[in-house]
Amino acid sequence: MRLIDDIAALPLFSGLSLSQQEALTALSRRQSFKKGATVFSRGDGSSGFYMILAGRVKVFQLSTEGKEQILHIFGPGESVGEAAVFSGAMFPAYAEAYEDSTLLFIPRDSFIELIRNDPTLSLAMLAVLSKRLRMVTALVESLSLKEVPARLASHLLFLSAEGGAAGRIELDISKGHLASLLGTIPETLSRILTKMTARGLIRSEGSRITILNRAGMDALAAGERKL
Amino acid sequence: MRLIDDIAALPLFSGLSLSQQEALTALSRRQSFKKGATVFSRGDGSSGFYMILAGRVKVFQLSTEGKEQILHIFGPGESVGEAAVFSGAMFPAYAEAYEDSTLLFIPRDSFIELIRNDPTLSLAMLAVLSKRLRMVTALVESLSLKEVPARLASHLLFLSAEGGAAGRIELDISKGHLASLLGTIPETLSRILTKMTARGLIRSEGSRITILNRAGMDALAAGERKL
DNA sequence: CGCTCCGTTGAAACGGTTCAACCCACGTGG
DNA sequence: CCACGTGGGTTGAACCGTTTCAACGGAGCG
Repeated sequence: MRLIDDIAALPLFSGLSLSQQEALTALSRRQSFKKGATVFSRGDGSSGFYMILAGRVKVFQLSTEGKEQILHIFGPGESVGEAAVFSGAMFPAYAEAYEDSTLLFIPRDSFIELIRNDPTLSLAMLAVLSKRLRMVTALVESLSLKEVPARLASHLLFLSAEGGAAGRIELDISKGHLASLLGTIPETLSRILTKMTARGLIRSEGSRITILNRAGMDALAAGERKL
Repeated sequence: MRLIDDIAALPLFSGLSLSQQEALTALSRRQSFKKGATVFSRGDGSSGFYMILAGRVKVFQLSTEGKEQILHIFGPGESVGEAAVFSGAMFPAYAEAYEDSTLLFIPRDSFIELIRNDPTLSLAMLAVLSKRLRMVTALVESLSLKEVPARLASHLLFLSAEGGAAGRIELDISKGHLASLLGTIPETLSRILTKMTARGLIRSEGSRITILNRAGMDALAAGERKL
């Protein structure tokens, strides 16, 4: 596939004029990452950001003892590392390929130039950052104000809401990573899943989870009931 | 003081042309809030955002049991609630006056119009959002990856770095609120402060805290040593 | 003076982590 | 084709940091 077609297919850039898309094509470049490969590390100087053309990218933080907190796993069409373009010059987190991925690298300077000339693009970028901010804010709320069962219940309800029919969920990440996303460890996640199963709230078979009692899960997520 | 002078004095708007500042003056309005008054609540529809002219504003989240997590306390020249302008229509947190304050309310539509015509303003706004994102990301890291002593040490070092000379810190918020900012409760904060004092790391007299052993505090903040 | 607000201290309880063992599915190489 | 190692997941028991609950002290104020 030609690069310009990839670019035109990205929601963030689809509003650009053809000539702008061509300019972007000339400046940006495709890059492939094998599963597990580092895209950037915390503290790295930023000279641009990435758009995901295919694959997924895990963005996370690391404690001194090596525990990792996943901030988000991004998929095709989403941007990674864009905040560092507009303030500071360092990435505040780590990013690595969650599976074999191809990304589009967009150099900072040319992108800023593009934004300067296109209000639509700048508004789109503002929307992206606002959404990110909202997401991370929700994570703070989750970590600080809810205990793990409530966080897990919220997350499962979220997955079920977007994920298809009748409380049927197919986890697309390992349970270990789900634990890290929820700010806990695999052991705790496992215990809570078995407890939820024992209470008849869910059925859990490997990476397939089914919500059996939505009202009960809602109550858990809201913190109105304990496990 | 005339409204337009207030506006011209705000960093975010100082780059605007005189005519733009005049347009903004015509559209925005000053609002006073008594200490403790609600600026907006979580879930409120957003029709614009606020700039702080004087005073301070506390932005926070609330758990179902009433525990509060402070996201940040903003001061003069800073914006509040700006993320909701560009995505979604709901405020994702609560905001209330931390002391008697006067704010400038800027309606969403006219601000977007302004941004559309001024690339400099849009880049400034992107920088603001990026900085916010960075801040909240750091909070996540703190909450999820460090225990309270490390968080407190980091915070004190931060205050000392920007706050003046020789490890002398003057807390400008109550210890109870500091606890909430750190994601903990007053009792825990108090215990840790006495422990730090006992270890000779700090001296604590009311709201005045002095760092006596910077290296030790660095080690604590980095998680290399325990209390 | 008595009230309230804030901070401090102690003892007990709790949620979550740590450490260790174990199971299973899977892929690899002898 | 089977033995082996590996990674993901589960389970149990001990441990630990933090919270909860309760009580108390001091400062500020009507």
